[in-house]
Amino acid sequence: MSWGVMAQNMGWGAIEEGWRKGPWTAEEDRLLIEYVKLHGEGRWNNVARLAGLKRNGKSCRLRWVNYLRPDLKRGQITPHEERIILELHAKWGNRWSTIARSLPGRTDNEIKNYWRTHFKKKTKLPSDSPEKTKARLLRRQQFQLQQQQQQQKYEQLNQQDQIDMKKIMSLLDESDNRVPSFAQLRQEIVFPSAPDEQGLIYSMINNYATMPEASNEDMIWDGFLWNLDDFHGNITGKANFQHNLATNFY
DNA sequence: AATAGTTCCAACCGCCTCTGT
DNA sequence: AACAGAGGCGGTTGGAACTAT
Repeated sequence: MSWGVMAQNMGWGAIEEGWRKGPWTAEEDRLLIEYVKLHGEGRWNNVARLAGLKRNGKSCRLRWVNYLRPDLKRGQITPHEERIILELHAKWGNRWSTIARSLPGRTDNEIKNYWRTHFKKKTKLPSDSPEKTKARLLRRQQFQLQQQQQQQKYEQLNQQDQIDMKKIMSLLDESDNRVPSFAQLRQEIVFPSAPDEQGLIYSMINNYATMPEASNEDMIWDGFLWNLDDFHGNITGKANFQHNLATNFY
C-alpha cells in the first residue's frame, strides 16, 4: 500500500493552517523533485507557490535532504561507517550534521537515528538526573577504591618479581592505550613468575588501558566495571583464575 | 498464534544562527 | 543596530516492521 493511500485511509496528511502534514505521497515527491530540478535547492518557502505543494518550506527541505536527494546512500550502515560514527561522536558529541559530512550519502537524521537505537542506551551523558549522577559518582568511588586495593596487592608482590610499571605505561601510551600482547610484555619487561601475580599485573594493565577519561559515559564505565568484576574473579576463584589467565595470555 | 518488547525511520517541533533589509 | 524571515540543527514522537517469548 502506498503512503498516499495509507495516508488517506488513516486520516493522515492533515491540513493545518493551510499546510499539509504527515507522510508524503508519491505525487508530492514528484512535484518536489521537479521543483528542485528547475530552481535548485534553497528558497524552500517558494515551493508551495511555484510547485503547487501544500507543504511549508521546512517540510519540503527536510523531505529533500533526508529522502529525495539523488546522492543519498540507501541500505544499512556498514561496520566501517559505524566505526566512523563512533569515532566522530566521541570527538564531536551530538553534532549530527558535522558527523554526516564525513559520511557521504548519509544524512544527519539517519546517523542520529542509528546512534539512538544502537548506542544511546549505553551512553547517558553526565547531564542526567541527580540520581544518575550520584550513581555515577558512587561507581567512580568504587573504582578508585578497587584501584587502591589493587595497588596495595601489587606492592605486596615479591620485590624480585616486581615489574617495571613505568615501562608498561609507556608501552600503553605508544600503542594508543591498546593492551600490549603478553608476548610483547614478556619481551619488554621482567614478568613475575607466579601465575596469580601475572594475572594481577595483567588485570592492572587492562584496567589502566580502559580507564575512562573526563567525559565518561556509562558504556565505558560498564565495560570498565566488567573488567573489575573479571579481575575480582581472578584473585578470588582459583579455577576461574587459571581459565582467565589462559584466555588473557594465549 | 498471540503478545510484548525492540528496532527502524520518517516526520515534526522548537530553538538557534545567519542573512538581508 | 534592530528586526524579520529563512534555513539549519538536535531532540522527540509515533507507527511499521521485526524478534523473542
